[in-house]
Amino acid sequence: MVTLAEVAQHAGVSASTVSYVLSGKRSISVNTRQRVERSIRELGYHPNAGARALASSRSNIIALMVPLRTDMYVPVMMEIAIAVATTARAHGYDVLLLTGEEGPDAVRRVAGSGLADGMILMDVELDDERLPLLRETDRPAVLIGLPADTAGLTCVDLDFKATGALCVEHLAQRGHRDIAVIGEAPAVYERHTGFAERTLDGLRGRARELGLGLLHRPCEGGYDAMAVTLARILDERPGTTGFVVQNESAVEPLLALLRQQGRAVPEDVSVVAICPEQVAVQASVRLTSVAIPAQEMGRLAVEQLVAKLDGRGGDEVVLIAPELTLRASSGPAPAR
Amino acid sequence: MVTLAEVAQHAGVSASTVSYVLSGKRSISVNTRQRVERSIRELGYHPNAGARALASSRSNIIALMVPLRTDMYVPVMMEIAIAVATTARAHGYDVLLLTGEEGPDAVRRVAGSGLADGMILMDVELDDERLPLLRETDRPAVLIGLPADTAGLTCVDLDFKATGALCVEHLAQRGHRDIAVIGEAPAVYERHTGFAERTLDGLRGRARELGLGLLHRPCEGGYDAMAVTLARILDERPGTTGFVVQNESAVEPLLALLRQQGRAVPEDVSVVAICPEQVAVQASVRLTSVAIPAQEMGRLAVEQLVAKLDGRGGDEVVLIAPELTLRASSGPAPAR
DNA sequence: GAGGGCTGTCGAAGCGCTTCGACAATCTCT
DNA sequence: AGAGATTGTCGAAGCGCTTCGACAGCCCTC
Repeated sequence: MVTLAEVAQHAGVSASTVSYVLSGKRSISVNTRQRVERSIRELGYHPNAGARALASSRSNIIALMVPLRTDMYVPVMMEIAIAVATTARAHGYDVLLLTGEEGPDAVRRVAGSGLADGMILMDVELDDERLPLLRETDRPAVLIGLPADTAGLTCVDLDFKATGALCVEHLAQRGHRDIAVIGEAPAVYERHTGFAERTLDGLRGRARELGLGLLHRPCEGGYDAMAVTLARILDERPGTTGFVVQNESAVEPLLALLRQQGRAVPEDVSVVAICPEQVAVQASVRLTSVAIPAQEMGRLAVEQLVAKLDGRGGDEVVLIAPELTLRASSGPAPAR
Repeated sequence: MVTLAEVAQHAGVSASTVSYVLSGKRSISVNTRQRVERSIRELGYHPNAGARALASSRSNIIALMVPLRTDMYVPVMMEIAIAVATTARAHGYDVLLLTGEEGPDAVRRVAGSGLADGMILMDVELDDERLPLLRETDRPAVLIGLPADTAGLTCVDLDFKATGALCVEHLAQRGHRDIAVIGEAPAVYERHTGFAERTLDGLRGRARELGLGLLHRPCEGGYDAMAVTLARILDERPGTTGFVVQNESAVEPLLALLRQQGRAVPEDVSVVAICPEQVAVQASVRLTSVAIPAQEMGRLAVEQLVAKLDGRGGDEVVLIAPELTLRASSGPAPAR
């Protein structure tokens, strides 16, 4: 392993000079800089991460805590994770992947050991048990998702409340009066995942304001579950003509079942999805949808975190405005 | 931040003793051990990762390189990544998430800086450009996937060749004579991803042995692409009664299209999928399938790597035997 | 009961880097 | 021309840990 000292010797300067060339924290003559850079290249030098972390108490690593469960939105999670990793690299950081398995202890361990300089938490619950730990730690953190109490925290998320409202408005404008919401799996609501509840808030609030009927039903993914859920909905509210779906794995089953029952989309019923772009365009009917901007969420989270690590910027809640894209699955409500 | 020295003082022993309590590398009297452990707990001590890495030249981190692209098998990737992370933690390692973005340089950087003790590479191509670097590095590595030349490498993968053979056999046994293979996106073959080609090998080899017709067509996911592909296949080989699908995002479109054309599954045509269990059971027809054992692959990869890090075990190719699960999508070929 | 082997503990060296203060050399004013 | 500021470089200290050799005390054994 090549060390700083060897580079220094090779370039005929002192170790500290090499260090300053690397960090740019003191000015170095062009001549010296070039000599050093040349030595670095020729020797194939890579600074030792451990030594660097020890001396500077900065690891240049950020921890990303992903949920262990895979009961929802896996592609979204993956996309976020990848966006986090690439953005982090662009800022000179590496990413440590933590699963929820360890639970809150992971926060303690990572903060305590100086393994990471900061962390990004995904899949935040309204009253997340990791938050107290996060608050008492001095390590900066950014949440992807919104807990109930955001005091002292930096959060990044799609504005799910506005998303809900937007979906309702879209259907209302087209004359739909009875709307059904196919939600996430019941478990998602039971653990009070912020985004699901906030979407519901937005949906309900807007529906009330506009005087629409709104029926919300959680739904596991898959055909069987969707069949049961749909039957119940149509039984309870036969006049339903608008659907809002917030569950990737219910989208296709819903479309298939509607087709099977002879309900044409969008002639008889309209469907609006809250899902990644890709799902919307690959579905059997191209879906009018509000996209979940996974990449942007990941990127923003890292940028917020890096800002905090650099001592810039404080606690902030960054909500991304939803955008509804009109596709083939929604249209005017049928005449009654 | 609490340090080793503070723990030592609190417990009334020397720093080295605390270190030995932690590592277990020398025997310590029960009495002393307990005092030290108590101090550690009371002070909330966490060893500093950087210092540890520097002194021991072991970071207790393994790097996981995931592909940047998301043109295939995202849920599988995610599942593997999570399995890697959890298994690694069980062995005392953390996981560093690298994307393919950096390319081969990432290997150099991680190995050179001592950031990670070893690495796991996913999405291996037959002639992967990271392999030469890997071979010249002294850091142990494990591949998930199989390159063309496995000399000096440890690899873990599903036996895709056997998987292909198994699918053909299954259909042959049920009397199907003409089989079509819906493959991954063309790009996957273009970059010579090992698993796709090996599956094809297995399919073709077995089909030849059994005297069956086999038509392979790469296919982008989604309805439109699938529609085009299917039309071409049926045009070229109208007698096709068996389908093998190796592309998650083509599964549902295929089923929908067949239904739409009045071809019943499994009465008129049989479908066998190579996909994660979840996709197979959630599809609109429960699919006879060979599961991709993502969790096991992740777990095995970590275990192989840890073994190498411990100086146990050498280079090995671990192939997981495929298992075909019979579900509702395959049956006897219709009488001609 | 002297010699040899264990056990349990300690002190010190050092891992490879960052960073602070010092200082010589050079430049910029009046 | 001399004081003062600026620039570029160096040496040394120290980050918190692991690990090696040393050694005191103990238990056996012949």
